[in-house]
Amino acid sequence: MTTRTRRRADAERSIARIVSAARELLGRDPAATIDKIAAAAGVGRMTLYGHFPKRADLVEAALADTLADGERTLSAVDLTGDPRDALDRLLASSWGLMAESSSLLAAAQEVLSPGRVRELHGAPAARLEELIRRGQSEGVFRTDLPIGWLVAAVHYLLKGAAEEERTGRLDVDGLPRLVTASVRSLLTPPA
Amino acid sequence: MTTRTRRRADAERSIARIVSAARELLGRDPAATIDKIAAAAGVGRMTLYGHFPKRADLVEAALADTLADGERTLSAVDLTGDPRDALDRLLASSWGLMAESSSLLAAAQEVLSPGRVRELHGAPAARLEELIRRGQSEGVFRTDLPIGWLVAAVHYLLKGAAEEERTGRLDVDGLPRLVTASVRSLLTPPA
DNA sequence: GCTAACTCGTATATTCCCGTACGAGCTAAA
DNA sequence: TTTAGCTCGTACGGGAATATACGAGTTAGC
Repeated sequence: MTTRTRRRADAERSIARIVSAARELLGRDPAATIDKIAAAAGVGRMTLYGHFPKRADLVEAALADTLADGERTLSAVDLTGDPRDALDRLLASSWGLMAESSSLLAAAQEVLSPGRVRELHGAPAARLEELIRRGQSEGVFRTDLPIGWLVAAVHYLLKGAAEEERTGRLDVDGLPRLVTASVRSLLTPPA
Repeated sequence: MTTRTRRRADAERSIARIVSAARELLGRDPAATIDKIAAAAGVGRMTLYGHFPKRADLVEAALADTLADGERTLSAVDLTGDPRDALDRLLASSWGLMAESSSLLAAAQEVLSPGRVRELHGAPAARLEELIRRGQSEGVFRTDLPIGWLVAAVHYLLKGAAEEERTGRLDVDGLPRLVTASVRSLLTPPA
């Protein structure tokens, strides 16, 4: 029941290219126009409208596609063993995703209902929170700050680093290393 | 030579009210319209255009005014003594400013040249960097990460916390305390 | 009280974008 | 080869926002 009426192969290809272009452009500029996205996808504007009647439909599709990719990537990360090492691995894998999804998320928040965004975006945060919880119970992560704040703080550090890279403000070689080192400090119990 | 032709008192008052309203609205929504700003300031739209011909002029004036206020506040902070305590004081004072300027900064970045934004925004970052440097030389702050990254990381943590408060996502009592604790961890030399 | 400065409404031009309508031409799939 | 699905151009309408033009009324400051 996935396709009501069967879809032709060329339509599938068009949709894939449109979504890909939308991810790319919306990832850089939340206000990217339908025009530009269609042009970047190499299809006419009307073709795009044929598949995504409203702008919100396209934004949602792009976000869902990105997050599905993210889920696939993150679910492959080995979260067993020392929570600190597991966190490093998780952050390393999150790195590439964050660079794209931060701006895309902003686009989504302008167009989609808050509930819908939360629903789509909840999984990654939950995974991180779960890991932090385990680290806390094993005594290697701090417990003196609320878990919600810790998750948010990690998120903002990651997002900030992604922004630094995107704008090229920081001429730094190993930005991922800085993030992992910083997050580790952030989560380590204070002396 | 500040005023080419002398300005009347009522004009000064109008300008002050407009800038104040612009700071308020742009601080909440980077896309606030001229209309709404004029309405919030209690002046006609045409009066506003009389003083700020282009939208960019108004945004720049609002940003400059906010940062001037910030400079005044931050320059009053006692940065002597233990760098860690000085940092706490600096963050506490930065807290209120950041909540406003984060969204306003976003508005500015859409309208003003990157160089202009940087120029207006450089002072607070420099003050923080100076303090971190002193802490490093006294051995209480870490030196294993580049100073530029540390400054940026503090900035993003602060900004993130401000955003959490604005959206009310985190039902947390003492957000400032969380920020200072987190930043302290971030800057403490790792064991 | 005179004058320049200021306020501010209405109207209008412009620009940009979304979304719809119509229709001609192409192509995959049976 | 037929046909349903797909592509895509052009054109149009609507909305929102910026910015300009004109002009009448009001007020501060000398």
